Amino acid sequence: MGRAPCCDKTLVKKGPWAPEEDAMLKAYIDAHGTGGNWIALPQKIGLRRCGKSCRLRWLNYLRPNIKHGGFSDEEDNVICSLYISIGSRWSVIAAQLPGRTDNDIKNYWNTKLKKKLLGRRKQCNNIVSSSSSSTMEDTKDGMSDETQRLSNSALERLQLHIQLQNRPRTLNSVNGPTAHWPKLLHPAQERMIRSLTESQNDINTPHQHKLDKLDECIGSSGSQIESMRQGLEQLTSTPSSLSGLQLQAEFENYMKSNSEIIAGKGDEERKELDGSFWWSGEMENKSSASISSNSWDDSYSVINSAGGNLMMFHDYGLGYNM
DNA sequence: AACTCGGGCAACCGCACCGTA
DNA sequence: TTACGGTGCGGTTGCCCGAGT
Repeated sequence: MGRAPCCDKTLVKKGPWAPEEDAMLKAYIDAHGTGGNWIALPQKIGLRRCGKSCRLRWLNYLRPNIKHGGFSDEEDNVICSLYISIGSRWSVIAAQLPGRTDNDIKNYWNTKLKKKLLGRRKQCNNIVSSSSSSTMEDTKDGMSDETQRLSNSALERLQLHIQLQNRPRTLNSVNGPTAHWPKLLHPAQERMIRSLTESQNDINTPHQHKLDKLDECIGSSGSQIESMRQGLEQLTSTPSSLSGLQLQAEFENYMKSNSEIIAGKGDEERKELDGSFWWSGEMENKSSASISSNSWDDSYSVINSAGGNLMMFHDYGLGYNM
């Protein structure tokens, strides 16, 4: 049994908002606030709109201090870094960019930033996506759509990360190509770059050997994630009899099956791992608890923050010059 | 000038989560 | 404990507009 709709869809207006509707909504909220009940709000105002629609309109367009378009390079950096770290959690990303909405960032990412960053990576992507004919087979083999979706997301993030690490530094970087990195990158990231460079020379590694190598990596040290990334890069960057999606799935499985290894590490080492590539649960809790998409308090923004976990994240996560 | 196409963006949809009775 | 309503969120859709032909 599905839940009851929040409003009568036949009675509410849909589509673009008229200036009069905007004015009515803004005037009411300015005077009375939302009253903590969006569903009842349109009735109070006399708007023929769904409460959810009112909320969206307010949050994404009418509320004060909203910025539209014109993303700065610094904002690009934040979006990119956070996307790599946490994926498409736009509300969390938006919370780090005062004045920006999750919808705005999502649209910006999907229409511009992703193309800008991954455009040059097309060739590599094709290795993965060229197996589109095998997509159905993958599904039939038991790999769920959800797994595929997650894999694509994870792979995209890894590709993005790898590409950005290999990107030349900005032109005004006078101290050499890695001048910024010691401050901005986690040592594990540096090691990964080196290992990737080496692994890319090894184009003839048989697939099983690559998996074996991945196994070795995972069991060997506290740099499991780094090693798994290395393994993934090997898997996806070299010819193989397996489809790209299968490779991604294998990587995801590795990630899942070894999450316990990571979870079992001591706090210090786990922090090291979390701080390098993956969103620290501690930080996420703090961030989520203190920031919501309808809060534009910038006191916790990455750009403006100093100290604590956010700085740890800043140190290790925001290492890209766009 | 007319048409097509693609990009950008606002808005909608449906699901998950959370608080409360 | 459970059902229900409100809210938040991410994915998707569809419209608008400008560029290209």
